[in-house]
Amino acid sequence: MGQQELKKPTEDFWDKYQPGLAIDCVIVGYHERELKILIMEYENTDLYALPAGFIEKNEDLDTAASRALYERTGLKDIYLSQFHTFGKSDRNDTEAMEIIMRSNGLDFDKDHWLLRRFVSVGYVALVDYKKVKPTAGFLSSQCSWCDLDSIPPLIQDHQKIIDKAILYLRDHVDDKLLGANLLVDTFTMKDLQKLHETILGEKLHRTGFHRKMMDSGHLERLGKKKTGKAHRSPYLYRFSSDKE
Amino acid sequence: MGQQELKKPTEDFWDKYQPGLAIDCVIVGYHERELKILIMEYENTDLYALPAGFIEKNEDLDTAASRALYERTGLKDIYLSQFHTFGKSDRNDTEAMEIIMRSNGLDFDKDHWLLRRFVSVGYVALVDYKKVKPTAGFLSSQCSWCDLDSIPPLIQDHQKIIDKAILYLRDHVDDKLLGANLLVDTFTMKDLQKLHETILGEKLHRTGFHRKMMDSGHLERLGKKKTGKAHRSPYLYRFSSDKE
DNA sequence: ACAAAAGTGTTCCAGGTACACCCATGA
DNA sequence: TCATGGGTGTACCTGGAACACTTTTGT
Repeated sequence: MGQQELKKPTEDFWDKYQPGLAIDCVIVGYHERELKILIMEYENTDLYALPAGFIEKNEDLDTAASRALYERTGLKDIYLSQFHTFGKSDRNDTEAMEIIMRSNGLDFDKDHWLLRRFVSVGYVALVDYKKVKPTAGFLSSQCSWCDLDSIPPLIQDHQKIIDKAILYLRDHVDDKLLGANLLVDTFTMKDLQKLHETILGEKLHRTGFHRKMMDSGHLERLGKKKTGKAHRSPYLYRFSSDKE
Repeated sequence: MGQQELKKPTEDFWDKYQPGLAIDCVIVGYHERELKILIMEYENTDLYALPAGFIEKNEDLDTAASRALYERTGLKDIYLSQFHTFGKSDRNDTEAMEIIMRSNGLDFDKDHWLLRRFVSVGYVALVDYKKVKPTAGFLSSQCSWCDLDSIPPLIQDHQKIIDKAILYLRDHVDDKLLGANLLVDTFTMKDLQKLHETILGEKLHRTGFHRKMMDSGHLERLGKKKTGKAHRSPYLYRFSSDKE
């Protein structure tokens, strides 16, 4: 999306996309034992929303999601998974959208599809917090991380979309190497346990967790970590990428 | 949908719906130890497809799916679950659609949205085979049950949609009372076991299955069945509808 | 040496599998 | 009464939870 289009989309711009359909991305990162979600702020409006994307007329849905993710984070080839499609007829928020338009100097027909009902396909992405360069985009001034438990009020049903995404994550936390997308290259067993606890929202038993992770066969133990702490220093681990 | 519209939709008719978006229903029944899928045949074309539906402009996605199901089966309030949204850009089948149009005496602009790219939301429904009155609908001449393992070639990616629906079913077969939607009111333990084996595509151990079902607490045992067979007659069971 | 945290071994229990046995029924 | 299949009891296995114990490290 070029700068020109970003500032003042022409009619041509809108013709490039599937009308009435959008993608909403729940982009999850992990930092200091908190899950973080990438949230957009619209220019001069105090309105917040999930990163969204439109689908080009000849573009696969999954590709459109990857593209939206890339535009906000600069990342490619990471965990990205469709989890639900949101289609309540009253889920659009015409008022908010008009405010956003006005504050961007845009002036649409009242019946432009952007102001009407939307169906939105939800995707979850798991990303390495440190590798992300949050980048604002179309109509928005800000793109930044929010703690999962202190998300500002969002437009439309975006909070529900986040809730459903987190439930989806919980159901899939034991999937092969899911954690690999949220942690840096090497980590201690405690780091990994805290991540799982954060996603699941409950304490796990240390030794059982340890064994389960080791038994999964996806972890590789490296040399010991040198901490400055007054106790035994933990091993470092990384996810082994056996292609088996 | 009135008869008039059914035969010769006007422009008004198309304006009622969300363009570019559809619902595809995988309607699953169970009869004689086979899973059955409801398949539509288009008038005079030898083209087969899943029952589909459009979404009215002010209609919830879930409501549109219920409506599509009701129109094909006459059933309401049954298990119906969204499982995936299909959005490959090349998944439409313009050629087939044009044949269908022609054979119905319809003549659209080449760029009518019906001939272009579609995104389709997949729903699975589980229904009592015997209660269904398959009913043909818009553009179609036939609506009838097919054995899951002898489905004719379908248009678009409908076979993939079915495959994904069956995988979804397998993952959820242990959900509370799922089988209740596929079996008649009362059944033997063997009936239930065969159903599970059919969905899972594998043999289960008789005694373990028995215990697991009884332990689940959702089954209620009735009086014995009188069979004409030369051996012990089995109990009849039904799903108990404890609301807890 | 001591406290604190990491790693490992052992026990216990639940759920699932396998198998043996009993029961009911009509030929 | 026998063959057949339904129902139940029991032994076993596996994976997870709980707990004890050992190892390592800086104070």
